[in-house]
Amino acid sequence: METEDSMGAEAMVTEAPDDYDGLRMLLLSRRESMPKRLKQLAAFALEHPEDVAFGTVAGIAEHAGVQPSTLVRFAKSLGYDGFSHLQQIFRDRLRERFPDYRERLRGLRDAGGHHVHAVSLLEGFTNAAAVSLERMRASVRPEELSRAIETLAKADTVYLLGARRVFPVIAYCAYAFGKLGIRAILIDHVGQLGPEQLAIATKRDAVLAISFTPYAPVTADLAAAAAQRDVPVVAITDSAFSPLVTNADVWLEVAEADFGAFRSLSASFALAMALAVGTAEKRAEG
Amino acid sequence: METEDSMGAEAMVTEAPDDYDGLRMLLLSRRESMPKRLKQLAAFALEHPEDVAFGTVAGIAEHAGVQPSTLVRFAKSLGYDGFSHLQQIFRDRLRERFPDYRERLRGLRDAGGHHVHAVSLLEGFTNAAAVSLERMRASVRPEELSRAIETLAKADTVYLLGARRVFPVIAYCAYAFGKLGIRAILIDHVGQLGPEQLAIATKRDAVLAISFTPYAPVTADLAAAAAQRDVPVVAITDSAFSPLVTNADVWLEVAEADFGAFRSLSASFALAMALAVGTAEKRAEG
DNA sequence: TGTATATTGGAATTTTTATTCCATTTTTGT
DNA sequence: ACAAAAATGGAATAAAAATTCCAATATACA
Repeated sequence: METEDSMGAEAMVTEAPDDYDGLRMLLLSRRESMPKRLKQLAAFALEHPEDVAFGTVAGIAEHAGVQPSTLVRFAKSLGYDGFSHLQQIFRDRLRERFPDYRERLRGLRDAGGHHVHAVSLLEGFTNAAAVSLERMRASVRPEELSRAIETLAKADTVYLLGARRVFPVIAYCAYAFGKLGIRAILIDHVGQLGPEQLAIATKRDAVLAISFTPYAPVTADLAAAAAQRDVPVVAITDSAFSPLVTNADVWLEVAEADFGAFRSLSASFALAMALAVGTAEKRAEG
Repeated sequence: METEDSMGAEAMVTEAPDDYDGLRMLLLSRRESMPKRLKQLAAFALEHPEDVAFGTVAGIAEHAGVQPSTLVRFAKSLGYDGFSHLQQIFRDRLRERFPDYRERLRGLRDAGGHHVHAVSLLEGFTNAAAVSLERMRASVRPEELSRAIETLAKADTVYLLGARRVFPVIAYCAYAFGKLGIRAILIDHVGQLGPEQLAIATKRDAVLAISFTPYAPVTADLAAAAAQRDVPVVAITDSAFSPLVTNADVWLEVAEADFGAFRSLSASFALAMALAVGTAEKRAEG
């Protein structure tokens, strides 16, 4: 029989939590003292619990960028018999979780917590986002989407135009286009230099403009100026009455839902990302 | 090579649904015409889908009161390669609770449109967003959310910190806080002036920092510098191993789902908005 | 800087799990 | 009730997966 001494590095302590929360806690507390690969695995496990629940040792190892044996070591270092034992914890968690979120709220309220309000705000925004996504799903016209992608794919450089509320979306486009190797310029209008930033656009480029009510005048103005010079304009906006529509070669409608005074941006983001990736793929295929 | 004749009883039809709903339907429609043991299994599978998702052939067989081989036969009679293939359907269902978009896609494809690909990209991103939202719903800890709001509400000025991928979120925070009458400063790090922009923060202010893998070093560095000077730090990040966690007074975890190479930001946005509005309300009430 | 110790990668091995095959039983059609 | 076909049980086999082990590498410590 094995003595404690003989167990060496794989030795474990008395822990080995039998539920996910406990495991999570343990991982958190050990985080600092873990060696590189084990820490890497811990991070992976907490980020992708579902992959751990369903995957095989080999699959997970590849995904997480470690060796299969590391998974077993990881499990043992936490006090489990082996990987399979650890995996059980992740599976159990998935089994039991389908408590409706209404349930959650009610539970909180009953417990008399004063955190209810914070959570209900979050639920509100979450819900607005989900509604927006669902709406877009139903309303986007496939051929317009294709045309928008074609327009962007033909462009030499894409100029990104969006202000105020939708600036985040256009800023993200700058990130995504860059990642995808598509030349894109974010018109941030610093120092009111928007017109100058856009001045170099030619008809071989394209403008991607976003604007929702209340339409920021800069966006419409700059888009109009570009269109004037025959630069193709792709617009994302929230109604046919938007000032962008007049100057756009293709336009896509997105109606975001709101909660309180704030509108979601989820659908716009999803659409922007689809445009970006679609453009990259179209270019790749010729 | 096997001929159709030789396949005998194990022969299959052209079906083999690739999602749970389709499978369910198939099972229901076949119910009458199935032999005893297979019917028994069909009933068991619909009653205990989770057992089927997680169990082994031997385990499930025992549970359902049949032989292991019957499970394989069952799967094949439905058109799958074997039990493992069938089990995949049950696992997928548990992974993401939004398998319906596949359905939509299939519909489009059947209709023969050549805009399918564009739409499927959009569906992919939409789906990732919805999954992210749903996950956050299940994982956010109410008391942490409350604490984050309290911290921000006590602050004189909120400094907003976020780079690269998450810059859009923090940019939106700047917009929202401003609208709500909360003094907030966006650390945009123009000209590498981040440290100077943050230098004026005191312990009576607060930092709201966001960072996801791969963590942009600036964000962690600036947050650490602030924490050093006792400025309270509220962090939004994607794992307990984030460098932000060490320096944060309160941190909230958000695990965004991805599609292709891009991660959603929907959950982060919803959370940021809840923080902003929650902060404003907390201030209003006292 | 050199040595002891801990960590890691990867192939070899063992264990578990799915699948196949065939003899036996049950059902179906006449 | 009989023959033919289908279904079933269960052992044998094949495939896949987890685990172990050891050499190579990295890290910590003196």
